[in-house]
Amino acid sequence: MTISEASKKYNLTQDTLRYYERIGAIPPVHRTKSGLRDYTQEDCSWIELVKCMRSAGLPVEAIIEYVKLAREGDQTIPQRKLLLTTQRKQLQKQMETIQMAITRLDYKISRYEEAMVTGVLTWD
Amino acid sequence: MTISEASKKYNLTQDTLRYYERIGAIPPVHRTKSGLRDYTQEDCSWIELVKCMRSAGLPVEAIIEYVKLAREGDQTIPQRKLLLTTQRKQLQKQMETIQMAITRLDYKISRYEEAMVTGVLTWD
DNA sequence: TATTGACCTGGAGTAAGCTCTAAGTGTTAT
DNA sequence: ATAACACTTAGAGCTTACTCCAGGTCAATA
Repeated sequence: MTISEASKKYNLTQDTLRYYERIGAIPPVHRTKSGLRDYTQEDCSWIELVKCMRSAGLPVEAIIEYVKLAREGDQTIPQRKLLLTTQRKQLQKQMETIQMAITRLDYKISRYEEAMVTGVLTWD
Repeated sequence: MTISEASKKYNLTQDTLRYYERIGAIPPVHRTKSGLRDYTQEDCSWIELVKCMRSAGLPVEAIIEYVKLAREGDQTIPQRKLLLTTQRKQLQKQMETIQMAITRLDYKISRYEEAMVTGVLTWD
């Protein structure tokens, strides 16, 4: 799969795909004899992983570290597990933070709804 | 309340508090005769709001717009409500994105746990 | 064979959101 | 009164994560 195909498939720009590879957020991608990127199924699953994690807000740094460990082989499994559980905890915390904000927004929105009906805006 | 007190209370640096005021993410703060910031209860509740929204990931831009509308008076209530519901939708979407990442992390973590017991790492 | 078009690299540029610095002012303690 | 200290502003600098650009290569088509 060419970079333009991969770009369309994952809705990431070609620049972003090259960037992820350059910084090590995905392992080096397979190339054709003439040096063009030729994404394999495995390359694609790395892209999908980084896309999933980035969109959730994981720092690129953490992803780079994970890829580095994964490329070092099975002896890094405990470190990888630790890394993932640490990031999982962060995401859980972030969900709670967002939930609190949503609750607060809902309260404000309901008061605005009230105000739009009654013409009275109760305490802000 | 001085800026250093407010800074401690909300665990935001003085620089950040001044920055939020400068860009309009909170309305102008009350001052002493000599020009020092003297945060009132209302100033504080604005800080709390911006902190809550920022930590959930709302763009500063949206907060600035909200503050601007709030300062324009009651006739902006419909716009404010729209702004908040729009942002609420974004947060909801972000929660779902994070939930997907967590589910994926859980799957990977469980496979690492397995591997650490059995010594076999099933497909990555 | 000349040109088009997709790709390549290295490096510079950008946007968001702070964070830091310099130079100055006002109040308080010695 | 002089030093120390907390505050002020304007503006520069930093970090993260891309995003863009210039100059070059390669394969295919007119």
